[in-house]
Amino acid sequence: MPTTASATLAVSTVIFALRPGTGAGITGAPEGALMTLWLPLVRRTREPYLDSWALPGGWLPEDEELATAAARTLRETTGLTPKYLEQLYTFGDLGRSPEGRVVSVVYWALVQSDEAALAAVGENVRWFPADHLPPLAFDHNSIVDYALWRLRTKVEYSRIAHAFLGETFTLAQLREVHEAVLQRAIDPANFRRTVTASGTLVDTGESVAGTPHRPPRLYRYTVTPDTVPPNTVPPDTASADTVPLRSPIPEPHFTPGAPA
Amino acid sequence: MPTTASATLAVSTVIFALRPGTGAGITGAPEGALMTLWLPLVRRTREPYLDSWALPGGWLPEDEELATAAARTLRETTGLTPKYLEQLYTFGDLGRSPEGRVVSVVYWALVQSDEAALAAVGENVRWFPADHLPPLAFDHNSIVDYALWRLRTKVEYSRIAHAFLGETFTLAQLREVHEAVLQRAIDPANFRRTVTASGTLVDTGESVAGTPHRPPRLYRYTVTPDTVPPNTVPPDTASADTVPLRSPIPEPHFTPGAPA
DNA sequence: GCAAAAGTGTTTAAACTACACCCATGC
DNA sequence: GCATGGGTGTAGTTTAAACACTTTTGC
Repeated sequence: MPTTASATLAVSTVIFALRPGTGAGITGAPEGALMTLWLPLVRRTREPYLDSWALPGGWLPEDEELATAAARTLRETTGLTPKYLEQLYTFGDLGRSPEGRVVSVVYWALVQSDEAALAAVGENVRWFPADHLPPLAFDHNSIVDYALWRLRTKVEYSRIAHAFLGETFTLAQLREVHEAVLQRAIDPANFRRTVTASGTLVDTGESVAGTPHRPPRLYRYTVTPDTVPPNTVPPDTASADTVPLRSPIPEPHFTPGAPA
Repeated sequence: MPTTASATLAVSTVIFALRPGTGAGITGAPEGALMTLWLPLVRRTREPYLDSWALPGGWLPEDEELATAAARTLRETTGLTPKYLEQLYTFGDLGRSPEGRVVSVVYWALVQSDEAALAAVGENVRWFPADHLPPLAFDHNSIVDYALWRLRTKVEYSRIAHAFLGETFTLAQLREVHEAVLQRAIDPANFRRTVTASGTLVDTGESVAGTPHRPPRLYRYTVTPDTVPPNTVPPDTASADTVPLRSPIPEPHFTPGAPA
């Protein structure tokens, strides 16, 4: 063990959910959009940054796994259970917190849309549109930007969009998720081909009745193909949700800025 | 600050360099290969894992930046100065170290080939072929595997290969780096087109004389185009070396296993 | 039958691969 | 001149985008 004092370890999480995109009061929010990305923030009840909005998180207990601590603090503060959880980055700049050195291992999570609707909301917990946040505590604005970038690049080559949906879903629903995340229209025909050709979908044979038009088929994701080479994926990334959609792709760029 | 005890913070680095690929004594090493990936390891002088080989690193001082600590411990133990340094992942499993909870923020680094040749080597520092390592201390084998995977995916869409070379270089040299990292032959003609079309190279006008054949031209990398959106890349990734070679790509998979 | 979304087919362009071929130098 | 790697040209294949068209339901 070390002979000199070290920094304090914290764990925080950026949680994303899709909700009806009413730009309620937020300038610049797309009014007619169907779904947009939202995330829950908690109001700080202590200094520093008292009363500011911040990412849910907490100190890391000595006997708890990193991902477990992320899931726990997330549940305790917002009542949410993530369907997808992955380590994002570790922020440890000296100036992050005005009160001593804090190193934050940050995770990002996706929760199902229907669960997000039931999430605890109160004086100290509120949902915000991911693209129009107020100034947050510490360097949390930068962290959210990075998480957003990661989500948007990752939907294109993995099947994490699944985490926003239930067990079965229509191709239109899956496409809506992609469109909401990427903020652009996607050709339904080409999307269908791409996603079916990936071999990750299975036709359940069932359809959704009651629509004012042709009933769409329901699909399900294939179980983990285990085609991913063992010992070749980081801990929390190694789930079925990370099977490549198109081709195994690499990691891009990003640069937060401030501390916390 | 927290009321309960937290884990201890450490910083480690996986350092890669290209060296002549003599499979000296290592079974399975490609004998005729020109260049292969090597990395320096340090022998542990303390329990746990006394006398085992491990990644260079150390405890994080309270008043030092994460990346700075990585570069410092790297310099102190191996005498190397990295030309590229980026955060890899934070490993914090409960069982990583037999003596208390240790959370390691791991970086990966690239050093120039000529500098690697001058690196300090002794009883407690030795170079190993990256693909044929002995059992290392803690979970360091898994960490190296992850770093290797990250390097190999990232050379294909960024220009980090640059970090293995000097200021100017021939296309053949750049291609050799790619071939060594990816472990496969690359068509010289197509490689030339791809890399010149990316717009990241500048013809210096000079050539290398003294070769027993047509003298190759020398190239240089363009300065940072600043085309990368601000506040959209993680701290250490936001260098000129991460400008997309082909297209901005995302992040794949990997999964270490054991602790350390 | 009509509107609307599901689902199929075709056309075009761009990107990548393979490989034939010419160029410039030292010996 | 001749061997060798530097450098250019080009045809074949694959991938993806754009868009016209057919199908199936509720009303």
